[in-house]
Amino acid sequence: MPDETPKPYHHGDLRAALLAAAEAEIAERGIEAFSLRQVAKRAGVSHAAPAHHFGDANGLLTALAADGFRQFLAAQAAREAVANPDPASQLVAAGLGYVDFALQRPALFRLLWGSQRTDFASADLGQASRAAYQHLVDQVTAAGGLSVADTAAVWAMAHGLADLLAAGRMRAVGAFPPAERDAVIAEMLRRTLPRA
Amino acid sequence: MPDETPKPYHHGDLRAALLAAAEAEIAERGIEAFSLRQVAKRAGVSHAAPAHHFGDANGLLTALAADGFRQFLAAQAAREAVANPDPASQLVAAGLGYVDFALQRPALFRLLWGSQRTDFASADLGQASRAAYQHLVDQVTAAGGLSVADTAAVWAMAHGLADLLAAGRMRAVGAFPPAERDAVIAEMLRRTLPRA
DNA sequence: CCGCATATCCTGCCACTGTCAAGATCAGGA
DNA sequence: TCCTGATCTTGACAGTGGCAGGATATGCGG
Repeated sequence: MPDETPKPYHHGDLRAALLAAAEAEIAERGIEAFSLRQVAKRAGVSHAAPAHHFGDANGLLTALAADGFRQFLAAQAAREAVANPDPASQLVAAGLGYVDFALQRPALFRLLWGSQRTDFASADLGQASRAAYQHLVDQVTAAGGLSVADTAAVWAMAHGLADLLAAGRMRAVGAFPPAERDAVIAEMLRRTLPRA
Repeated sequence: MPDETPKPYHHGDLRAALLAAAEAEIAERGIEAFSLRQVAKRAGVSHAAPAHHFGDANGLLTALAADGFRQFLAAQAAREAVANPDPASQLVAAGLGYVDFALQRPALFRLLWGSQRTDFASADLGQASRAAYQHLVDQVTAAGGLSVADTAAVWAMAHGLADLLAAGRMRAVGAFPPAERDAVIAEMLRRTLPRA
């Protein structure tokens, strides 16, 4: 057995490995216990290796958040793809995707919406987060006849549900089996829209 | 001038002073940059002094969160006191108080709802947080004829608005002058209730 | 194939942090 | 008065983020 290159000096794709390690870390230990050295250890690399790719710890979290926003949008798109094409159904579907993401990756969701260590002035994260917001605006525009308050209402309802469920603080709804939960949430989202 | 006791060995009410210093710290620097030593320094006390009153750093944050939940309830009560006595108006008033608190003390709000460093198994915080939840249940009960989903809907709407506004991510609503903002938010809250 | 500029990663160091142990100081009662 | 307990300080330790400087690999021009 010719010692299968136990530790190559160059990792290959350390950047991606560090992002994956960072997400695993915040999922296991929480964002507030996030440690750059722990991430490096998990990726099997020295404690200063992340600096080259991300600058500092906040840089890593910012990059992770940018990826997170893209996956956040993908979760909404996945729901929209299987929903009725009418604007109201699409808006509700986006809300369900919003909640899906929060339930499936709560730590990442908290990083996106609840952390102060991400730099939204960064080009990458700024663009990714603006794209997420723009998607909401586009949907509301497509729906037609919706005011600023209407937009805010759907958003707030989806966000409130997502945040409370991700934190495990709304067990009355979180305890429902997925199918029923979807129905309940969809009903709440529809309620925020102006009465037809 | 007889040197007005520059540094008495015993502080007098160090516990309260540390809580105030801690809130000031998280307001200025954010929860994720919270430092026990910095809090001690701000209170003019040695770095190990907080340990005696709170055990560890999370203990301090837990105590701060317990106080926070009581003030959170007080903010809702303040709105209810000046609102119409009918159950629906009282529920909307509580929602407005929910948002008030988030806007006036965003850092504390984030500690209550977005931090993982608070110990809800603690007697103090457990009781305080349960009282806040119980208040919601009581109001919904008083309103009568409301389902689990109805309860969740008002809560989620209030929470979503509060969280997004506290984080400064919903400028379209946050930019309104207070009076108009209240009207817009009240309308959104009312919309979550079953149509009369 | 060689040489070298550059990207990538490591080691060593510093200031800072949370926590613990041990000591100093104070308050109040026997 | 003494002394017991509560309160606060000092000093130490491991762990952390960030920086400086060094080591190693990669790819390109010759």
